[in-house]
Amino acid sequence: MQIELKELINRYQDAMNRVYRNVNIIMKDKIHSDITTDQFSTLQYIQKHKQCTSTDIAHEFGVGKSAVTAQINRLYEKGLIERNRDESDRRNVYLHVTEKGIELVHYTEDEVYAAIGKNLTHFDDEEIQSFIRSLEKLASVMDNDQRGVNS
Amino acid sequence: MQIELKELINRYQDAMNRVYRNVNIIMKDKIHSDITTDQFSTLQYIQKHKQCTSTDIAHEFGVGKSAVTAQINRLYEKGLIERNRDESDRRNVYLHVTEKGIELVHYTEDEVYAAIGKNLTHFDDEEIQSFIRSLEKLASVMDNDQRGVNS
DNA sequence: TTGAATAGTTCACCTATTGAACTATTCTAT
DNA sequence: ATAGAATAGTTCAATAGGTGAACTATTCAA
Repeated sequence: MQIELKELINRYQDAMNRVYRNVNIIMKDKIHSDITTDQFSTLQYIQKHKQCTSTDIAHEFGVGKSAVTAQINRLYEKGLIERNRDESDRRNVYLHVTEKGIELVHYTEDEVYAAIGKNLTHFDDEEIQSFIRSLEKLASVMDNDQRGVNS
Repeated sequence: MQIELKELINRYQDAMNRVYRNVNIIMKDKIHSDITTDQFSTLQYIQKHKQCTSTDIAHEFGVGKSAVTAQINRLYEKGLIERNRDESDRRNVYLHVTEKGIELVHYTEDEVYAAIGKNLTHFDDEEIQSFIRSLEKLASVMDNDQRGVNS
């Protein structure tokens, strides 16, 4: 039982690394403006979550607040996001993507999704659905487990 | 069709990020000596691939050779790996893990696998098997696709 | 109204990565 | 046999990304 588990996790880890590396290669290839894949991921998150804060991003990506400040500064200097201080609670700074940033996200998403989509033509609909369902279940189980540890 | 694809990839991306973040949290928690998760991943790769070279590692992780040199130096300074120059082709430097390194990898793997294994108890055998098979298929498809692009 | 909590920034320091220039070695084609 | 292409690895300067502690500003709570 233990040996089988180790074997399964090894296979999982191998395959996951290969997928992760390939997605990264695709993204590096498609993001042609002067931003990194990390910066794009942050920008994409801000675009998907209106009125989000630095603390939200720190939680989402599992990094400290000071790392987010630095990341946000880089995006700000490139004119891709703006900061809005909340006037009813002046501690909060809400982030939003500028027009320039929205264009960049949409354009890049189209390119990346097309490239990944090409890979998915090898799968039938049912296989994709059940794969993603399992992945989402795994994510939920892990999220709950971590929340349990920290509380 | 296009809209469904985008929706699927969004779900995939969300779930993947959550899993990735949680695995990272588990690893940070279990790797208690003074090494990072990146360093552990490299060490684990060297341990699994006897006589591997810097170039192998660069390909595996999708980074430049100079990044690997730096990484290897950090592991070397901690006494976890050693370098062996190939006497029949003196361009090659084979890497191997020291006793200290092997102990570290085994100990940490046990801890990490136990933590991840706990999450997998929510899945039945068939679901895990088919999930990993799909993941491996996706990895293969992507590997072939990339190889096609570069050739 | 004082002290705790929260949100964000700054700072010093470290890790990770890039890309170009470099050394050393081996292969290959004439 | 040898000139030059190819390969393996390193060094270096620059940048991105990360930590953790100390800090400012603001709001909450007893």
